[in-house]
Amino acid sequence: MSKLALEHFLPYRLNRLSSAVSQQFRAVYGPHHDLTVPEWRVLATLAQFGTMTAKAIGKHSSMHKTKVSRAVRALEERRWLVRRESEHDRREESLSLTATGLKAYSEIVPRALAFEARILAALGPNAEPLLEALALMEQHFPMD
Amino acid sequence: MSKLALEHFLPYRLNRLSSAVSQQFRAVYGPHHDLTVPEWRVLATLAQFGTMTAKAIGKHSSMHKTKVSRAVRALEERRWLVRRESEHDRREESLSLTATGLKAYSEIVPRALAFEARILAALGPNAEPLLEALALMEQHFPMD
DNA sequence: TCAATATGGTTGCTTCGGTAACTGTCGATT
DNA sequence: AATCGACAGTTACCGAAGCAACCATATTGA
Repeated sequence: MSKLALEHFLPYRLNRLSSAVSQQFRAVYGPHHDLTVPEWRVLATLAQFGTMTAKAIGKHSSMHKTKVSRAVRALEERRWLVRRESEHDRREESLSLTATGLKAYSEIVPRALAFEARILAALGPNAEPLLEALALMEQHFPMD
Repeated sequence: MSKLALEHFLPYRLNRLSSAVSQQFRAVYGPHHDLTVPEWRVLATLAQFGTMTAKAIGKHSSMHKTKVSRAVRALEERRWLVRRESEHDRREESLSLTATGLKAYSEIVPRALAFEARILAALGPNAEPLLEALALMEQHFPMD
């Protein structure tokens, strides 16, 4: 009978690693701003591209529209984000960060990059192939 | 001001990949047995080690004790698992798979291994370094 | 011996996330 | 112009997961 060792099984290992990294990453912005992951993604996406719609945010950050909707509301209540009704199409809204939101973002980013750099440094020469493998798998798994 | 591209950010990419793989993996056992991930982990762990306690399962499969507790109950209701009170210590219970449970396991394993092999094959020469990097990161992130 | 503390496991509470249903608006076909 | 299907975004509902409190049993030490 075939045998399978869970601790060496790829899906399990990926899941484990991803949770651990996410959890550690929360410590990067958590203590200062207490964001959820979806809120962080919306913040990062808006900072990256400027004004855009909720739909576009969801597409870029791989989030379900309800997740986006809730994160947008949370950021709005925090006054980090404003909604503006789109002129061409009144179904969608143009979202953008406030000065406060941008400020918070600018405080988080260096810490986030440092966190990432710390991980990559720990991988040493394996970093490059890991990124390569990630890209391959991303392309191999249709994620939308 | 420093910039960060979400789609290249390591925690985001890991999370995305892990979800995609997990979701695809559900298709491996889903249609036939409709297990949840915690149930699958309990099944795999018990098949791997034979009789053991809930606590030991949780430790080996990195699951919170409530997750284990609920998965155990689900498998028990499915008659894939039986509880037996431990003799030495009546707080803990000895868990083991039934013949039905083992049979289901033996049907799933080859499909699971094939699934994993398919992924690794897609990575080609990057597979080995990926596994290496995974091991490094696992060791770098204390996960308990 | 029995009180205090620790431990295995379960459960109530709350939060989060996805599905599906809904609202309001747009565009196309008529 | 009126209707019908598509579409952006929200929300009610349900299942899943973690925290904390809890129960029963075990262990330690006075």
